[in-house]
Amino acid sequence: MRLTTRGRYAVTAMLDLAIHGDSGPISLADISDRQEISLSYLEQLFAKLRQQELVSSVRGPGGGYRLSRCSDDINVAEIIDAVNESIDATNCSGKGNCHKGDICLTHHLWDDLSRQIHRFLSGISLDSLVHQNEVQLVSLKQQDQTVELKIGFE
Amino acid sequence: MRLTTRGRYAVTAMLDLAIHGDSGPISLADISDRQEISLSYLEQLFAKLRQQELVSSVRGPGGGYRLSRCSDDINVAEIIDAVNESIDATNCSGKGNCHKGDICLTHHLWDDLSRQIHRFLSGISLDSLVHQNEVQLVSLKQQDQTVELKIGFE
DNA sequence: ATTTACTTGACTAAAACAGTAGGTTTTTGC
DNA sequence: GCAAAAACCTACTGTTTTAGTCAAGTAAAT
Repeated sequence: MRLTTRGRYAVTAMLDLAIHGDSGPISLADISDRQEISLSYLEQLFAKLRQQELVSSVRGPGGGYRLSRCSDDINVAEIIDAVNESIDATNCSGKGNCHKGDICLTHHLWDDLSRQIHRFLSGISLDSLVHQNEVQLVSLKQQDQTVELKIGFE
Repeated sequence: MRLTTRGRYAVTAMLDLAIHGDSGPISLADISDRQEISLSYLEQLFAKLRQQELVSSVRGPGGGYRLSRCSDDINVAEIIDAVNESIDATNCSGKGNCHKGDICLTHHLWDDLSRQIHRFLSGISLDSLVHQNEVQLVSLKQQDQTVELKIGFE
């Protein structure tokens, strides 16, 4: 099992979409600026998110990405799954052949842990993340910083 | 965050100790045979487990390792910690400086997840693992296989 | 004294991660 | 029609981690 920058980036980017996506598609360049994630890397992640039909794309100028479904119908577990980060903690991918074709001493432990994590993450929707007070504050700060940045460059 | 073979090996080996360690120290060679873990790799893991005082060693013929504490006083979380597998899911190691010195949009999500995992794993003692029915069965099977193996070699 | 077993450190192949680079298509507005 | 903006695609790269090997030691018990 691993949970690294990739899964975190994917969830952060999807959350950015959920927050700013009301008025039309959002370009990856915008997300890249706001969340400080490399544009090329975002492109790779969104290719997978699109394959899993979590987002849909609009090409051409003014284009970008939008959520395929309502933000309260997308949970964190499926986002992490989509970018190929397994949240399975067993060695045998749950197959139960971890020790000489049979289960190993600790199989049930990792199996239980995987279930716990999955239950936790699949219970959290993008929408619920948006409505956390803290996130709203952080999001506001990020907008302020963007404004300051633009003024700074002018 | 990562949870890989290393952490699983460490817990499995410690569980093997808890099961077979009643009648004196257990050599790593025995654990290596029973659990099919490379001896040299076990040596590295046990160096760390000893540093964290989870096991103590007895040198010389008939020597090996034993648990430093009672098996109901050792939990899975500290074993995984001991072999350097962090169960922190945040990008900032919990510091909260993940986005331009402030917290990122998803900081609380990963922080909560980390807490959940830690609570789960620290609530499970070696002793409770030993007393799971399944583990006892698996353990018995492993002993049978060892016997068969020895007979096969004779 | 010798055997057994733990200790330590250097080294390695393979994989994954995070990111880079460069190109192609599609669409829009002028 | 053209230029720009954006998605889309593919290949490459440096770094880190993993899992493991190898070899030379040290300590203790019989």
